Amino acid sequence: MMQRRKARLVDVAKDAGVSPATVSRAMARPELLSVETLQRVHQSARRLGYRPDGMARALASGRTMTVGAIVPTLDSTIFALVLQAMQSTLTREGYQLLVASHEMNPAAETEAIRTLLARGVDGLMLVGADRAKEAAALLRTSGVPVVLTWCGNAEFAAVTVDNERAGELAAQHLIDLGHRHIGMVVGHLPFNDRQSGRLAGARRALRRAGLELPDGLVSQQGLTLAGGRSGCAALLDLATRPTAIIGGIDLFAIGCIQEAQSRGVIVPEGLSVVGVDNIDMSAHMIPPLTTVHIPTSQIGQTAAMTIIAQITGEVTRQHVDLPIELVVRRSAAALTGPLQKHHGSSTRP
Amino acid sequence: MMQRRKARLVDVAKDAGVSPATVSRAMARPELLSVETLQRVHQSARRLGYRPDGMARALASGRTMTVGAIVPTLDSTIFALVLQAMQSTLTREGYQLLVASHEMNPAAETEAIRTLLARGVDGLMLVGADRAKEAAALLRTSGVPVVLTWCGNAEFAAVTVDNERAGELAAQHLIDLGHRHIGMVVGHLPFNDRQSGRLAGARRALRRAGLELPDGLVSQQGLTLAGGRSGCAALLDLATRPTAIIGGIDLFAIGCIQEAQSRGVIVPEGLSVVGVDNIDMSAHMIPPLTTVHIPTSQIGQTAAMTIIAQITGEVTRQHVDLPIELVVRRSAAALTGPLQKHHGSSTRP
DNA sequence: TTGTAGGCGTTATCAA
DNA sequence: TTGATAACGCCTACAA
Repeated sequence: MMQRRKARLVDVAKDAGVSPATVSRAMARPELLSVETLQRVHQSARRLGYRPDGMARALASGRTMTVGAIVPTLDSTIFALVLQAMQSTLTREGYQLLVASHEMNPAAETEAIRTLLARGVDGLMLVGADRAKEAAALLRTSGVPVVLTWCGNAEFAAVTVDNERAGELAAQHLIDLGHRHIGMVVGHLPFNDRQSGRLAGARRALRRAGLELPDGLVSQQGLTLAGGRSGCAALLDLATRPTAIIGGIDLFAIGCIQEAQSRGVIVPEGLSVVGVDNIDMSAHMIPPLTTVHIPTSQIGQTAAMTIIAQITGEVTRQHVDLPIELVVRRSAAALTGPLQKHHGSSTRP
Repeated sequence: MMQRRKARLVDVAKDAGVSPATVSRAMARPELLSVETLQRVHQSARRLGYRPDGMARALASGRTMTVGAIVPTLDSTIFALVLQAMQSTLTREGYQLLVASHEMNPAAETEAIRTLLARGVDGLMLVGADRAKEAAALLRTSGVPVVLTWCGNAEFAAVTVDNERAGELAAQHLIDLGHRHIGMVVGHLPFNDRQSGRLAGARRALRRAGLELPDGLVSQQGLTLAGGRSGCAALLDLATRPTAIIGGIDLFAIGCIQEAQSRGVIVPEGLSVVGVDNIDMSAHMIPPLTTVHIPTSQIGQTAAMTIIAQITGEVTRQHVDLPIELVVRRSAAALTGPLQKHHGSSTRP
């Protein structure tokens, strides 16, 4: 019995003695058919091993049941986690995830947007609000639902987090501990509004306390552990080195702890470190990392739900801002020793 | 100037005064056209803002320029890295990456395969060779190029790594250092041939040395840092605790180091630890982790290239096995102290 | 080198 | 509740 390469809709229709339209309905909206025909169709379908063709379905319906996600890089705990969360939420609703990364290159991101749009994604998730003008134009004219994450703007739906406040919380914590000379390791600022925001927030807190965070105390690094280490190294090699360092991401903060320890500098006694993200590793560091918790999985989950809501027309341009909070652990401590004396430690026994 | 919602092939053809076929060729095989017509077509295309419709193209050509990848989870340095490598290789060749994860659930993997196949992926990357019978049948009959990673079998193309040897290298290193009582933290064994292989390899090395790795010294854990810690905790709480622990993945080994340190056990003096993977974090641990290097990115890159080669019909069922090697750092040391005395330490001054 | 025309497998709009 | 039939937008022999 040499059957046709692949059973099609018409084959099932013929076999079941109904019209193609009926078979189509049987698959998509079974409630419109009589129980009897429905059964007959299902039987034929099963017997012929029928599998609807996604491409044909996409062409005819205009929907691909696919959502695109373009992240800076897949090689990052943060983005991997957000994609994982999106993926599981989307799967539950019958959607698939198409991923692309741009490695911090705006042109590559624009190209990825163009490609995914051409592939007919039903929705698109992007990181941040800072991108090429052309990219924004593409999105606008395409009309596909878009959701921005971490940072947003008025033009699109967004699932955000207050990055400035994150930087502020980290800095304020150190200020409260008596630190007056604080450094920061951040990612490369251009085309990264998340890192820019965190830096701005830290500066705000310092300024409010009458302090400052000069460029000399800010080290821009690639978003890797090695970046964190070399950022820390640069700061510790300064003539008057900071007593505390903020990592723009936890990975930086962890790198700082490691660099300090490998130099024999004890954390937090010799150097306080605070991060932003609260990745899994942070809680397990020795000492455990004090950090600002960013609800990464929730961003992914909410982004997925927001996109689906837009696709199904339930809402448009929804904005949701997720709460963040400082998680105090043991990598930052009150300033002690010589420096502290200038700030009143002598007034306490 | 209210133009049609979306420029189509025929619109460009009309505008350029050529046939649709010519426009199609201009996009896909420009070398077949005269320079003159080619320019005219490109001009019209640009002016109308023409973007080929991926779905229509897929339906007509039978190709989607999309490769699927189904991994256990996205939330893992390892799989994120492999996907990143695949993604960049595929992008370079004009393909996109469709990802899915199954969270260690065979049924979910089967479902993902079914879905991606229905979506018309041109190729499929899978992790390991251990899966539901039904899944294998789906793959076989679908006829789409498949590439297995880490572990392979004779039925499909594969990019592998010798997991048994990895376990063997780790164990042998500890044996060479004088350890006689070795424990291991591994992932849940069912449906995970990578972990099973590493455990089997470790056992092989021990057996060869006249030692053994009883089930009581093997702790199965979820593939997280916390898993590594609790696995280590379980092993350290044993009546006669091991002097060394092998982590089935680096994350476990790192968790072991952290758990040991948090109990005041010095690594490597009080406990030697060896991992398998060589993730980024490992080199930065204090002490840096001795581990077996698995060329993760290369697996991804090679898998992508293997799939493309199969799609373009260059080869079939290619098998490539990537080399691995022990990276000696400082988390494992020669056995000293009381236990060592039974094995001849007293013969040296 | 270019044009003609018949699919590709569904969905969706009307009728019946 | 079901059926006919025209899209959907492009590809690709085959013909010219």
